[in-house]
Amino acid sequence: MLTERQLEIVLSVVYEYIQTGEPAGSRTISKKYLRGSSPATIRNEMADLEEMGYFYQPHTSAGRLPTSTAYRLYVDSIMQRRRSAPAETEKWKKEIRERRQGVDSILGYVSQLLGKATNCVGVAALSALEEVQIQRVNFVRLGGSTVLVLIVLEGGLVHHANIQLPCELSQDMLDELARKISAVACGHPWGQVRDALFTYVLDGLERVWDTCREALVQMDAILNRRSSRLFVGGAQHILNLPDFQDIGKFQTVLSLLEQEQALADMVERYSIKQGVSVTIGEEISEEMKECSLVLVPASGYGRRTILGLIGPLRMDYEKSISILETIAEDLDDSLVN
Amino acid sequence: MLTERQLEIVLSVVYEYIQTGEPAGSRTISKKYLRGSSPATIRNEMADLEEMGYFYQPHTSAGRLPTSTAYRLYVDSIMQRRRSAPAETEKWKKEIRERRQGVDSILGYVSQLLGKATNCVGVAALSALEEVQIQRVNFVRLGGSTVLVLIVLEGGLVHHANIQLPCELSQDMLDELARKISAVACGHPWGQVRDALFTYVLDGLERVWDTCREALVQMDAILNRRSSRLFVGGAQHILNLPDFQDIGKFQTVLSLLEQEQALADMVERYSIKQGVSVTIGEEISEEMKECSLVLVPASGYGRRTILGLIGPLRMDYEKSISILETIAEDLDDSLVN
DNA sequence: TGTTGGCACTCATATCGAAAGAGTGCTAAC
DNA sequence: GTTAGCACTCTTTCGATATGAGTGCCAACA
Repeated sequence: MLTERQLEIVLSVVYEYIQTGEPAGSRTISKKYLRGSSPATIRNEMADLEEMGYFYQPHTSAGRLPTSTAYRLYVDSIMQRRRSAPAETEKWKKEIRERRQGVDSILGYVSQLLGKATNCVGVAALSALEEVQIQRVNFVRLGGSTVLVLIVLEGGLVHHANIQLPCELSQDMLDELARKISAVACGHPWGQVRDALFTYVLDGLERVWDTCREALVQMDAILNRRSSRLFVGGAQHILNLPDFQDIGKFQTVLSLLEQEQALADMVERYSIKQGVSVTIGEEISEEMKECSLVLVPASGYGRRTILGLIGPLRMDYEKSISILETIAEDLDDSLVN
Repeated sequence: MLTERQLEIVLSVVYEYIQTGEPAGSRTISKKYLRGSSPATIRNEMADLEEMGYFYQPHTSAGRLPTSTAYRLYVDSIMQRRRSAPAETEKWKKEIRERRQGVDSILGYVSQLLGKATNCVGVAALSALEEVQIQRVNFVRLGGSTVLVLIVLEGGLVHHANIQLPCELSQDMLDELARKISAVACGHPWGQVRDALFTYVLDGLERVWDTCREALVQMDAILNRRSSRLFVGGAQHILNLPDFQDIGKFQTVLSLLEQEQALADMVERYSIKQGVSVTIGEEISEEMKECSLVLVPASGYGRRTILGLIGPLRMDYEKSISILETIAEDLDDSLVN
């Protein structure tokens, strides 16, 4: 559909805009990218491409800005290239590996690192936790009928929440219940043993059957509610970018960042099984039309880790992608130990 | 030192500036607050007060702005008044009480609520956790010599972190160790049993003495490192304020918010045993000279909860304080259940 | 002695017009 | 199909000017 030259022009305009932050004019493109064609030729092409939806002009006498269609073309084109990661990645990997305090600590740190390295907002998410094996279940009586449920997933991720039971159980009873549940559940993901638990565990618990059942129901709620866990870091860095000098834009992003569930859903929705996914502007949602989302599944935690960046449309996609890929590949060791 | 009228002028200027965000001129003060004195008189007084360090002028032909000395005077004066809380507090209290998922969830929610209600950044902190009774200790073997330590404090606050032991212990051994530690520690705060643990628990563990000792050392590190826990919420709201339209100022605050430890230290340092404390601008630190910090210890969690607000110098102190006081008083029930 | 009205002065802000500059669209020639 | 040339548009910048808020000070007044 696009001629070779048109394609080149689109890519050049996107590239130029990413580099400079200024609308790209025909003269610049001719001089820096397509030396063979004169500005006038470029102008003609640009007018066509604008009609085709690749560019727009902030005002008549300005250069062209890429639309999300153009970004899409650009991103698709660089996805085919192999990139080399910046030199600092080795240092970062080392720093990550030295974090020994557990999954939360590592992913929190990684999200901050990603943010800092790219001037975007770094995101690290664990998803599909219902597919991760359960390692341990504990109930701790907090007083009255309130019970703290502790669930440790393989790899050391800890879920916990308070639940209310219909009647009080002693700590011994709770331990007994936890033991029964553990016997069935440990070594399996919740998704797999969920139904079995409801059917079998409750044997021999006639007297407190209702209460134990309620405990299971609430456990299920916990594990479904928190079927993902999210870490966000480095939000302050996007303020370094000229794109977010406008307070309004930033506020949109910031309020999204505080809605953990919405963010987790977004990450889950746009990540793909393998490799980097880039979602651009309107492709995400109306509110996020000024932002892009770059996601990559990481090798850590049984491939249920997703790393990502939220940044401006004109983020440096090549750099972002290469950093994400490099860190993502490396995460496994750190998360298992 | 200050005459009655001078005091009135200082308070009026602060009040006027808080309300309008504009420098207050002599004419305005005369008309709105001191009808008995002419602008000229006010001007004379203002010149004196400027010399005394209560005011400054952004430029010669502007009105006066309060210095932090003036804010201090203002805040001290309103601290003596009884305030009535806004009508919405009842609704908020109810919402808080309905949160049943545990301490973390409640405090996270409270911090967001505080932020939203005041257009400041809401903070909720648990401090001095070494003084809270330990309710349960568990070790979970994660593989290799990595062990997950789970510590439940009274009220259901969960601490957890991975530790590395010098040699591998079986899960049974770990359970045994946890039982021994629990026997001594449960029902007491860590600060009290810390030394006893090192001395007595290790009896009969000759063969793995080193390893168990290391476990204790690392537990100690965990409990000291996390002797406070912090929840921050509603950061986006301060962008509604004209004071933070300037990106630079906001970035300072935002980067502080991402440094959990620094923030926790700050909260701990400036809160007082009882009642509201207000720390203003330079009184906090050089970087925070554009902000005020309002803190109040809450009744929840054995008086180890601190609620707070971080906002601009010209925040509505009366409203902030009244909201903080009201919510703080009410927290107990929610945190215990 | 403290208070007040008057007035000159300062300085930020708003407004206007002119000039500069970037970039386009179109046309005519190659 | 490509290019040079040119008129045109629109933003941005700059300086000059006017406006207005607010001060500082002085002289008069109670």
